[in-house]
Amino acid sequence: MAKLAGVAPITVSRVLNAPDSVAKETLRRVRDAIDRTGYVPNLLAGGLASSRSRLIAAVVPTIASPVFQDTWGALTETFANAGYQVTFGQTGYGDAPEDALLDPIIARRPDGIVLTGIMRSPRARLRLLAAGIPVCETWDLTPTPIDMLVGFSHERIGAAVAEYLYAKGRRRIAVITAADERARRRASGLTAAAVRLGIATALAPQLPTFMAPAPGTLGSGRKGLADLLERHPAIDAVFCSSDMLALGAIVEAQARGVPVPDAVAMVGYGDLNFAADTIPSLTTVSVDGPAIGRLAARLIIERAQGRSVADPIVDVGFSIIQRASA
Amino acid sequence: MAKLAGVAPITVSRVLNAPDSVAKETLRRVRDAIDRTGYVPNLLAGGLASSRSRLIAAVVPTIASPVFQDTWGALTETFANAGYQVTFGQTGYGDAPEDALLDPIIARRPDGIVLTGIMRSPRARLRLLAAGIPVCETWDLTPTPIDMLVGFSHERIGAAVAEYLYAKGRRRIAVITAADERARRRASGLTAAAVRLGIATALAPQLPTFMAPAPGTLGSGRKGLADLLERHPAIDAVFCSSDMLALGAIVEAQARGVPVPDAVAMVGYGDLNFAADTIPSLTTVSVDGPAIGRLAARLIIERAQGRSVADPIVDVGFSIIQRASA
DNA sequence: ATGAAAGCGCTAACAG
DNA sequence: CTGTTAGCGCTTTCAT
Repeated sequence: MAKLAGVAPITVSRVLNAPDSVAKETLRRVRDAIDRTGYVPNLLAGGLASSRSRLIAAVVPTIASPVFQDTWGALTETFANAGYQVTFGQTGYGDAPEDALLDPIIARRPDGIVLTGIMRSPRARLRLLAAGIPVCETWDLTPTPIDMLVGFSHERIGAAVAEYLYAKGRRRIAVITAADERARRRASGLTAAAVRLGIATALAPQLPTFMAPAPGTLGSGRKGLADLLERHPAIDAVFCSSDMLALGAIVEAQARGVPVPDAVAMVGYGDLNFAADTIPSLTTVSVDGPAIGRLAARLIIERAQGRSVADPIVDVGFSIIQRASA
Repeated sequence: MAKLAGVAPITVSRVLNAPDSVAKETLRRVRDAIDRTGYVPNLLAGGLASSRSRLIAAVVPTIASPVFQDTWGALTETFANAGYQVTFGQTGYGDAPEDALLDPIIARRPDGIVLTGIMRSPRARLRLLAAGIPVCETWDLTPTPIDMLVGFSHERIGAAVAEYLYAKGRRRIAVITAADERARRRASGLTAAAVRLGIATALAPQLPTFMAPAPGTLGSGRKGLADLLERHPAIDAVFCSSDMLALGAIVEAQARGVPVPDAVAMVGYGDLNFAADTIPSLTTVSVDGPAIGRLAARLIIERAQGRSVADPIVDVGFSIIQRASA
């Protein structure tokens, strides 16, 4: 390649990575040769030499979860604009296996790592710290992140939903939740607030709950509502840990002739693209997914370029989108 | 690392990549040192030296599409078991931009590339061929793949649905389709079969059709059915290009008091995890997603290990899952 | 503005 | 079974 254009390899490198430092005429000649040969630089070699792989590793439960779609989309785009590629590693919804993914990730020497949720395993935290790679945890909140953090409080979401339903006059709130850790914390946030509001007692604070396997499905939502109505016929509201579960609960309510929201109010989580179009339309908790992706990317880019990050913990909050179901 | 264990670097390499060729005692010593130091090999260097990056690039429309979830899951797992990592590049649902993704992908020198759909751009085909990387196209069929192929015929799906509905006595079939290329071909397969069956004329073969933006949503499905019923009140069946659209159509039918399937039969595509639990449950086209992922991975692994592939074109077919909606 | 030399951390190839 | 040597294709550093 270099010889074809009659220049030294380093000049080709400059054309690709710092075109401003190359004379116009040389630039033209080299680019010409690149086009003619279809030359594509070897990033393995480049990364090895420069210690900058231009690779970002994102660790996610499932790549297919619609809840995270906007976040990973914005993340990928923001990084792409800055010259980074994002790769996704899946952990599944189990409770620990992010550990196992870590070594293969570190082995590629990414310039940044984005985690879904906060990393609990101390072993993993150490390894990450030792690797010296900028890390951004997301979709959750903790005062002690490994490095940086962009997220929101699941407990506060639960509390906000409890207060919302309380304000609407609901007193017998139930929960349908998927068995993943963050969903469970939304549920316990709701429970705690229910105690505070006096609609559950501190002694027996367990609200009627149906636990479904993660990820939540329409079928689980149906089963959940069926089970709750059987065991607790008097419930007047259900907080579902995802919109899909809530849709299932609505379907089941309809099948049983239980009017929503008149008899039972439904609140979902995620504000997925179907939430506005169900019948009744779905009241749900919305999180600014794109903002999380964008901010996480920006923090890591700052750090990767050697600049220091002013505020490494960002709480993006959430909002309750009021629609017809509650 | 090597010096810490008192061996040559190549011995460490062997412990990691070919432990059988190392004496037990040496193995122990080296592994010990690895554990103590938390050493993680540099795959950039390894890949550069060996010309095997152990990286697989998968090019997908959106990582979040539930239709592909099982496929990418099985793909990732099969590759992981063989020591490869999979990275995903997103193209969006536009009609050409896979080209742009290709160079960054080739730059990382993956050991294999998995494509969603078949690659149409001749420029891109050439580039891929020139790169000499095993390529597997998926989720579609063509007699002339770039290299290898695991998929099925979208035209035949359309035809099969037409025949299915015809056999059930439906004669006025309509279509709600997302504006993506493969969905449109399912629709035209249905149209062609409708002509053959005599329920559309060759002169005016256009069945009543509603085109929605990709990806299809519940809201689009509602709008689609509303529009179709307005323009063609006599339709007695609708083929939707995805289960989400079909669910939307069911919701809209219900809102209008149109009984499904008595007045209008609905057929979806994808057999997503909610299809069995809707009311009525959804008749849909099912594709063996995991098989596609597994097979694509196996083909590429064969090729990457220098073995030749006996049959590089695999048609996994599809089936119509009969449920209550049709 | 361009180049020469050295080296990133690993593995192929060949010894021994 | 283990080591030596060379080199993968770039970029860093220092010259010019």
